[in-house]
Amino acid sequence: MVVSSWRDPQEDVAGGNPGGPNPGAAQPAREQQQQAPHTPQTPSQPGPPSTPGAAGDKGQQGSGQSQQQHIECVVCGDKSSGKHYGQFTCEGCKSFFKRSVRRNLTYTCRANRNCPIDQHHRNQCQYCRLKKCLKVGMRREGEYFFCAHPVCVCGCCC
Amino acid sequence: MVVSSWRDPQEDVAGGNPGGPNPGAAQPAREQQQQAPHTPQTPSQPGPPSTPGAAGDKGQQGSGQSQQQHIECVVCGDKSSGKHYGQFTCEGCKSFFKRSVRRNLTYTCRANRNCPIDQHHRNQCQYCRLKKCLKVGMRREGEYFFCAHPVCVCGCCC
DNA sequence: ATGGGTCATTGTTCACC
DNA sequence: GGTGAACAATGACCCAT
Repeated sequence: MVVSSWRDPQEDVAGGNPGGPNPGAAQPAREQQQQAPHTPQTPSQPGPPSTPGAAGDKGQQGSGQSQQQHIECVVCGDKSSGKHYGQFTCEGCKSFFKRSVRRNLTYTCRANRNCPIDQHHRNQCQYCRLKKCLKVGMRREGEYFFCAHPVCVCGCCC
Repeated sequence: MVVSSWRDPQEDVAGGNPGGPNPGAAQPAREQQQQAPHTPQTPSQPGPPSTPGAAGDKGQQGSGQSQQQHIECVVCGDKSSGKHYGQFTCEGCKSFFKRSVRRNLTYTCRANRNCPIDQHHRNQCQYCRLKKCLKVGMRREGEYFFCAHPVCVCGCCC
C-alpha cells in the first residue's frame, strides 16, 4: 500500500522525497518542534460559524442528535472535543493548558510574541499558545464555571 | 536569539515573567519523571496494520512473555524502539530519516546503489540507507512541518 | 460532560566518533 | 559534521465523576 513513493533508484535519493514541499536549501536553525499525531486527519475545515467564545450555550446538541456538531477549538481552530477549562478546545490545547497551568510553566517567545496559533503552528511557540489560551478565556479548574465569554458578562461565574 | 531587547507591551502569559532577556530558558523546568524507558509493547493501533510483512514478524506474544518483545528495525535490523514515521525502526534510523527529510538532504552512493544496510553497515552509505528507509515505507506524511502553506505567509517559521 | 491520567510517538539535545 | 541514546513535549484515547 505504501512504498509507492520510491522511485527509480537511479535517481537522486532526496529527489524522491515523499512530499517535500519545501524546496531549496535546508532551513535555518529554526527547527522548532512539531508534532505528528497518531492519526493525522483532515482538519475538516468547513466549520460552521460556531462563534466561539460568544455564545455560552451548552445545548450544542442537547437532544438526540446523532450528528455531531463541528465545533472549532477557539485557540487553534482544530476540531474541538468539548469544553475544557471554560472554552471549547481541542485535546491538544486542553492538554497543553493543563500542563502549563498545573506546573506553572513559563515560556519564552523567540519572535515578537504575536506568533500565529493555528492547527499547524500551535506547537511552534508555547508562549504565544498559552497567551492565546488565556486570551480566549481558558481558566484553570475552579476559577470559572460555565462561562464561555472571554470576559464574563453574564454574571454566572465571576 | 535575537529580539531579546524588546519590551513587553502585553500582559504576562504564565503569571511569571517570561519577558526577561533570558533566551536560554525557553524550556520549562524538567521534572517530569514518568517517562519510562522505551519499552516496545504491542501497539494497540486501531488502524490497519501498516506493515503487513515487514515489522510484525517477531512472534511477539507466542508465549505471553511479560518481557519486552524484541522488535527489529525494518531498515537495519537493530533493536527497534517503537514505530517511527510509520515503521518500526531503531533510534538511529529514525534520526537519520528525520534529518534527511527535514533538510532535504541529497546523498550519493559511491558503489552500485545496492549497499547492504544492516546494523553494522548502515552508516557506510547514506544513499542506500535512505533508499531503504523509503523502500520499507517510512514516510513523513501527517507530520506537521513548518506550515501547510506552499509559500509560508505566517512569517514565524520559514 | 469534563477534568485527569496514560503512553505511543514525535521533537530536541549533545557526548561521541 | 554526522550519529544515536537520552530526554522532553505532544495529543489521542480512556476513565472517573
